[in-house]
Amino acid sequence: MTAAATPRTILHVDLDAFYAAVEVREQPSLAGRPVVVGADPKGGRGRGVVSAASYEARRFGIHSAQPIGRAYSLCPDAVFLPPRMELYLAVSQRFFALLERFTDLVEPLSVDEAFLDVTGSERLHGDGPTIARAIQRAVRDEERLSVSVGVAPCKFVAKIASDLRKPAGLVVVDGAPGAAAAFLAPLPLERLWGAGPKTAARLHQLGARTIGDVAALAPSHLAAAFGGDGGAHLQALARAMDDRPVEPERAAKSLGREHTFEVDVADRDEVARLLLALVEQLTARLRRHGLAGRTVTVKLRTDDFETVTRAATLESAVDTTEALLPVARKLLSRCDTTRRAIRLVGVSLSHFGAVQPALFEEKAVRQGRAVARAVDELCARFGEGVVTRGSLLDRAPPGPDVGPKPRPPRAPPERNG
DNA sequence: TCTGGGGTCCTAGGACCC
DNA sequence: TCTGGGGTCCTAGGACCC
Repeated sequence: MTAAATPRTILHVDLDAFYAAVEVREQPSLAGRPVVVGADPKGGRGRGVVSAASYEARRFGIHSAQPIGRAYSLCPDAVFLPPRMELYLAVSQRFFALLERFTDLVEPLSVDEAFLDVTGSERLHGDGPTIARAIQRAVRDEERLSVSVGVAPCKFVAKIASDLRKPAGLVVVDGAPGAAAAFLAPLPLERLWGAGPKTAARLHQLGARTIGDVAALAPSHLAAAFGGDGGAHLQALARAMDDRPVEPERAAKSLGREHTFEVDVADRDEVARLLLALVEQLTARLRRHGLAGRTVTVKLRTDDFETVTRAATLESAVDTTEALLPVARKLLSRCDTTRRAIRLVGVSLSHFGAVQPALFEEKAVRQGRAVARAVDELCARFGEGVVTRGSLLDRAPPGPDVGPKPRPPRAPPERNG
């Protein structure tokens, strides 16, 4: 990774406490109160995590990805709300439409954050900081939400900058040579993108504490700890050398559904029933996005939190329950988890490509696609859940299947073939 | 205080082909 | 006959991000 040949102006835009902020906006009486969006705390015994916490809730030590029981014990009086994904996704889509007024080069990172390359729009809209302030103003006026922005010569530095003065922060890093590296140097290395707990611990063992320390480490030491590529990548980021382009059209590479039982389950039939429900939801989503895939992966997590996956790659891409389920069932039987209770079941599909022409398909698979089309049509007309397989009726389906993401998977990818 | 659900990317080893 | 190196595809697991 080398420095970009031409100077760029990259923005990282990040909605503050997104889900919680939307809930407060919808229910003004919540303003000023600690608001936690996530799993049902169930008086402290709930299973699941915090999805978003308002800044008032954060003062109690509550943060996203925290077990919900922990959040409850930190602040039992907080307002605990279940996520309303359809609502957030609608807001998210307007947010991205707003960003696209400033440049075509908008790369969504999730529902609530994006990279923008505004290098080419500065003549029209003003320089980076001017555009950043205009975005903050527009999001505040039109959506009544607050947003933090980082302006920098590359993606990674912009991302760090936007995070530094939340909420409603604006941090600008000069594009002059060396300025970005100097900006990063004093920050704790935990802020490096890709340096989670394991990587941070190993960097500490090498004597590093700050990003500047990582930038100065002997490449041979880094390579010994992380491999040649991994070490070089870390050090390049630490030196603010990041020429990755802003990519608006990144095609999805996999699609999956998973669910954690309320209580761990030893009954294999119950595991199999959940697998069927997940496969149904997954294939419906695949067809909605016009995707079909060749590699099926089944995932089990046991009560001791060990995760086991089994995968199989088919000759041709599939998108129906009839084609996918037998494979998923076989993979499930190959998961060596006997005598342990199951906590989570998941299924995903990757290796996207075109569905093979029906010429040589088995009759059952052809019929399966016809049934699927009919079901899809009914769901589109009358809403999700109007048609359900008989074998699914004896149990509640896991969670709502959320609709399309702001970055919906596009046509089958061709990258790397 | 036990740890969701959606993803991406990387690594290592084995099979297989040239 | 033996050795071997490179490339690609696949699987399983793991780290990480929001």
